[in-house]
Amino acid sequence: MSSRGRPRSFSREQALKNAMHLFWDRGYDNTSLADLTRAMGLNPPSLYAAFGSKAQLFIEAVDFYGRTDGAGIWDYIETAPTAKEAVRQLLTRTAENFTRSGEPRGCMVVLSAPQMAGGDADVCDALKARRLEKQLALEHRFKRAVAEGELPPEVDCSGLAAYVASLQHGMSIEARDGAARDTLMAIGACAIAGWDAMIAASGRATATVPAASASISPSA
Amino acid sequence: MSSRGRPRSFSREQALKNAMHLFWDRGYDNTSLADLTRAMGLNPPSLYAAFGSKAQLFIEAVDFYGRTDGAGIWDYIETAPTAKEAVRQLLTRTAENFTRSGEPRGCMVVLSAPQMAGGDADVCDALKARRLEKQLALEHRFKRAVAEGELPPEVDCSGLAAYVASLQHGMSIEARDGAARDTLMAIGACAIAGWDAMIAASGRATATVPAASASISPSA
DNA sequence: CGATTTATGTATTGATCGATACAGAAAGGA
DNA sequence: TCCTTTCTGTATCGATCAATACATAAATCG
Repeated sequence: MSSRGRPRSFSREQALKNAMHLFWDRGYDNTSLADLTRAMGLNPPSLYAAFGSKAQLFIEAVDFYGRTDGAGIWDYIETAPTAKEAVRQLLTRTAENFTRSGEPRGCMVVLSAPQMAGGDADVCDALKARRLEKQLALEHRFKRAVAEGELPPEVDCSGLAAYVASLQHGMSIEARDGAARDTLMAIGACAIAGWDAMIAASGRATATVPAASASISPSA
Repeated sequence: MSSRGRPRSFSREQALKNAMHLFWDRGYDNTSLADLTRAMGLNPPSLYAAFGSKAQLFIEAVDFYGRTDGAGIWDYIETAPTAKEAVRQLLTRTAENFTRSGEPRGCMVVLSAPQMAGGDADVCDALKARRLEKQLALEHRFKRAVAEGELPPEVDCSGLAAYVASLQHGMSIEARDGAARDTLMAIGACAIAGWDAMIAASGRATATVPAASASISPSA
């Protein structure tokens, strides 16, 4: 559109990357504009001219995260040959991605603003939408697996997606709390080890957690 | 000690309860002292005299949460007759607790301040310690199950505890994002359905997520 | 009673928050 | 060249942040 006017003296991408790292590390609330302008190497008016507001900058930073550091986690859900392999890849890549040295641990989308009340509504909604989007992608993949005959038709694709998403979200907390890569890998290994049994049981008991098989009789 | 002086004109427990609800709903950063004094029905000097600071009030509120609304989730880990039943109870109670009407959804310990950088260090450390404490309680319970012969000695108790804790933490995100109780129950049902297979596989593959059994051959 | 101790209500503190006003600088268009 | 457009740096805006000074009220102790 307009190439008129004084040209921008900083790289928008680089500034966005720096902002993303800061938000990722500290969260939305704990990152101040003073922190941002310092890390991005520009003054407030330049920041507002380029990004609009702190909230809009954050949302752009989340998108940037999804295109860069957060990429590669969910990218193979559709291309993996089976649903089980898709989950295995997801959890393996998650374990690797969440424990890369020199970067904040865990997922920016999960950790940077989990509260839904009191904060900026646009920020919360943007993060929530991205979380649900991934969960829906899982459900979609599982439904495809049903259509392809990999999974039986009775399987509860929605519940299974919620299970995998929940586990993957929880790994962000684990990672932020200091879990080693091996620990995150062990978490993924558990899910994969139980996968076939989950599939076999799914659809028969979706709404209630069935009682444990009483190999040891309960209490009395 | 001292019954001298003008008596407190408010219920410390009630004020703490109100503060807890606010912190639980909005998180630490998004709750201001103005919010707190209004909800607690007292003036700033009374708050500071009774609780010390915002951070100390928060930590007391977290303890209060653990004694009240958060209680009942983890209380049966040790008393459940088997490890599997302990996990089933944990996840069932979690699903119920996280979706009670009239209360914030999800766990205060997970949601109210997950960031480890930039915020108040005491607050972050207190929450992290409470999370790890629960995970260690799980590991402890699993080790006991090994000693009692319920679980085989090769089982990776630490990895299994991380798996269950991760899933339970992720359920907080799901709940806050609006998941129904049935959905959370389905998540728990998945874990229970896969439990025996996880136990059977545990210890044989702890540090890596094994490749999916190629019932459908991968790619080429 | 008077002295001491503790809590309360009003008013306000300095710091920091996110966001701008303003003037000068650097580009293109005529 | 002069005008318009856009960005940059300085300085600062009003609002809100967590936290207190201060005087007064209400209790116990001697």
